[in-house]
Amino acid sequence: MLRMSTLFLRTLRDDPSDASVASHRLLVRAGYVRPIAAGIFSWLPLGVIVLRNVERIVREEMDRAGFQQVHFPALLPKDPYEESGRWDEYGPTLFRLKDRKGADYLLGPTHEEMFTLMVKGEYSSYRDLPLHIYQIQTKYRDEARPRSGIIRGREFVMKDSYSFDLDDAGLEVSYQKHRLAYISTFDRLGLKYNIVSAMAGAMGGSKSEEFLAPCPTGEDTYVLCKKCGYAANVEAMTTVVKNKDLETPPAIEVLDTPNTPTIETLVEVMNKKYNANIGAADTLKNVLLLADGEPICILVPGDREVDLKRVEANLPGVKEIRLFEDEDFAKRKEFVKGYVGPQDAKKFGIKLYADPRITVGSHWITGANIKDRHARYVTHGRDFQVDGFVEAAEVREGDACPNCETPVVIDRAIEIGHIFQLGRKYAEALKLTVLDAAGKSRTVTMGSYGIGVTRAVAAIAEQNHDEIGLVWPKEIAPALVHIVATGKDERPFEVAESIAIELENKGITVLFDDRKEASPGVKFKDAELIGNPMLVIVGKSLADGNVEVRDRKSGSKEEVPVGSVVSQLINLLK
RNA sequence: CGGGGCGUAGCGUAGUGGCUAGCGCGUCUGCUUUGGGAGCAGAAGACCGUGGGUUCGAGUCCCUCCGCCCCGACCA
Repeated sequence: MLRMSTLFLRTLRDDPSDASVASHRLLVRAGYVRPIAAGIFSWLPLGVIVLRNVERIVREEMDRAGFQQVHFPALLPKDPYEESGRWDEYGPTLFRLKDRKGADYLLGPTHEEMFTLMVKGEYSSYRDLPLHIYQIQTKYRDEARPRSGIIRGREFVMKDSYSFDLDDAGLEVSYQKHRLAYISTFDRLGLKYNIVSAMAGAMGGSKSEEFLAPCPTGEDTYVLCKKCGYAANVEAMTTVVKNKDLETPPAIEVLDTPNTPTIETLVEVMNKKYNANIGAADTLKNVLLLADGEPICILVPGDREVDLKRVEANLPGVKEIRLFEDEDFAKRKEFVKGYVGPQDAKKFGIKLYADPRITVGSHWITGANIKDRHARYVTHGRDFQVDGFVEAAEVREGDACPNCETPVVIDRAIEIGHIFQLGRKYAEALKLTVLDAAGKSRTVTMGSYGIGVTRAVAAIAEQNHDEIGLVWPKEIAPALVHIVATGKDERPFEVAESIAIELENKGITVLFDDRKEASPGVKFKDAELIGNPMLVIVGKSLADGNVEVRDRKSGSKEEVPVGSVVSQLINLLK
């Protein structure tokens, strides 16, 4: 039993000034956590209980699925990460340190290497597979910008698991097993979430899904169709293409369009000078990018921006892209900033990638590759050919759902879990092979699955609070029942204590506010702030042999005879 | 890393270049009070983030660095 009189806890009357999101604000105010440095927190007793509860549920569900727990150090030598290439790839996000001898170490940001090497060290036959192992470990990432309190810290607890299979079919089975285990985990955690496809299937690449907990302070945006349930990461959203311009357009016509470096000015001049009656959507925007140093051109309708994240996610094999800058234009004089068009791409030796909306046969008003001039009737397939289609244009609320064409909504969420088919990247780099039935050496294929444990605490807090405090789901709360004794006499305290003891004997956890010196108001405020599911008040109505039972979430109150309160609570908490 | 904001007691804050840095909450002592963050009296608690400068005089003005928060870039 937790007792407020001795609990190491100090609640704050005011919101901490540097906390803006609800979970951060309330977890600090209610005394669950304390900030130590940017993105680094200490956990106080109540916080530890909540964190352990989340951990326990995650562990129970992993174990139930037959996965086995292991534990790696957080402090790791450089070698495995050098071998996998991530010592260099990870960049400044990796916390690096040296020991007294000057040898390089790191604080693990994620443990693919260690899992791979551990399996390599123990297993060598296909008959040992499939294998699923997991750990719950503190991870370290020197984020460029930690934010939103617990949601994105530099130190955080994560459950990460890995599956090892001989072939793709096995990997798919392992993936589905994990997917089901995640569904039961997040259901038990009391989280609302959507399972969102995280990579465009059409473009190949590994299968990957994210578990997103919707909430306004989330930092991930995703697309949701309220009719058919389609949900996708913005990067993975696919475009429904409508054919336009079915009739054959006239030949290209080059027009004088002085001072029209932007779509907006172009539309204005076209309409005023040429009575064109067009909108931004009738123009073609040509955005020059450097993809791993090579210039490419992305075509999107003029009314849409290019979403660089979508381009990057959908251009296979490209590691880094960035926009052309003034100095790049200076080097390549053939590209006239503000007047770029696709019709000379071959001549310029540049690759074209078109958003799917730029259908073959469609014609556009676009740059003439000459300053102050634009061209119209520039037709895809006749006047230019593209090297490929790529999902490039920004996704907007109201765009058509790829399944049912209903307008989609765009929502924000916290990524609480991620499952994906890793493939052979690490197995290859670290040479994890087994002998198959024919005695031939085969590289193992892996799946990687993560749950942000500390982040889940924050997400639960985000989804379960009101103006006055936290409202924990049953399995997460520090205690199921919060008992407040009021009044000056001994009797309410004695009655409250006996109720508490009886509840604990029945397996119901209790936080008993047994403070004599605190006023009733203080106790009520603290109870609401801390947010246990049920509140029992022993005081005034004791004269009639009653106590008050309140539901934190609904706010409903009920007078219950002392004798039946325990059985009533057991009922309510079922 | 770019842009913005902010560093004054445990928390929230006030402080035209001029006395001993003020207030609320919390903490401690005593009395009083017990169904909505009680009342009275008293007390402790501050290197005003750091270093430098301007000035007769700096919490206040200037510069450096550090830290924190927000937006963006970034983020298995």
